[in-house]
Amino acid sequence: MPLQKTTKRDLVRTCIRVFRQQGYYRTTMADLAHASGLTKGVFYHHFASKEEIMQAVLAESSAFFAEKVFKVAYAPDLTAAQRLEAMVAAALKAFSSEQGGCIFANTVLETAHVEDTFLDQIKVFFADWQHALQTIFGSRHAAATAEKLAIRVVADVEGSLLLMQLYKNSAYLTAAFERAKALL
Amino acid sequence: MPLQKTTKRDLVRTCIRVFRQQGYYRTTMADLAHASGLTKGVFYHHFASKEEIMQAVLAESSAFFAEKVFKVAYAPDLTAAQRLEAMVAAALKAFSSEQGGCIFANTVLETAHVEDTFLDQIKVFFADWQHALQTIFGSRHAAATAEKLAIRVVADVEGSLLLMQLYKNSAYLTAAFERAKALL
DNA sequence: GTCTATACACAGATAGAC
DNA sequence: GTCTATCTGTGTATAGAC
Repeated sequence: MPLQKTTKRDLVRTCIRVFRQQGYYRTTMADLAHASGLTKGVFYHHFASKEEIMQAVLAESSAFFAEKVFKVAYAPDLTAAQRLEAMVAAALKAFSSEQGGCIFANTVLETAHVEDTFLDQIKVFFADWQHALQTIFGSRHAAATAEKLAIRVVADVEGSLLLMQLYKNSAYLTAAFERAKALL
Repeated sequence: MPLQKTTKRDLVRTCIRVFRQQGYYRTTMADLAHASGLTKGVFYHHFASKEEIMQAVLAESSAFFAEKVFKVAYAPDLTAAQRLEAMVAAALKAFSSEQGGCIFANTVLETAHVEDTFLDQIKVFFADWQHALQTIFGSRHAAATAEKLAIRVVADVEGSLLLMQLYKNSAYLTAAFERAKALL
């Protein structure tokens, strides 16, 4: 399969950016087309619907976090502190500022009381995140404590992402990660 | 001015419910009309646009929180612990479960990267909230510490509201308020 | 103050040429 | 694989009768 100028994956990457910033309902097929420099027809050639695009977007985002952020939590040759430090750095970069915060959080608040379509996939992301933190905290705390700490860090970071976007100031996010490191 | 079947304020109260659950962009004028048992025309008789309705919704919600939730933080005849306890109880009720979480948080994540229209009004809500917490924590901590604790509680509660709605389990929210009480 | 009817733009989605 | 053209529904908003 040689000649295909635009791969499905390229399209998805572009859509991640747009959905993250504009949200699911507000984003139109024309927006997605314009952002990729193509036409609506191209998207309907690859996907059956806008909903299917969003599913692909969430799957790709989950895979990104699993590979680039959460994975370091399980590095066998690092101490717990080193693993947390590395994960914080990666997460900070992934959630960074003007790109639209956390697409999973955004989509939960936007859709949770309208439709269940995306919730299961979003739960996978949060379960992965919580498990990664739990593993790190588990090396210095009892299992039950580690779980509570993990949930607390997830909540704190997500709330701080909100404040970061409201005040357009990334200091809220870095402060949350500092609090997380203090918990270890 | 005797005969007016539906007051502007009645309409706004209904709209709060709908916007909280469905979000700003997803909610249509027809949704608002249906929820109040009236027609679209009635809304355009009272408001110039959907945007103006949302402004009224945010103003009314801010006033509600100021009066019913944040006010107890300044009760002169209560101890800090009692004030925090009372505020937590009121906040728990206001944010409760299936009603759609926090309309201010929802609106920030939905609109922050699309338009600045509502951000200033939303900042008032968060400033009020933070100030109320800061006042309570200030009775037992230094001013700088109290401010940090207040921001931390706001972030933790907002993040927990997200998890509550994702998992449809209010235990996440009550846990956040327990952590807040432990900080005093 | 509330209604019906409607203007006008744009949404998601499909068809078919190249 | 990409395009243009188009269908159909629905969105915000307005006009005007009652």
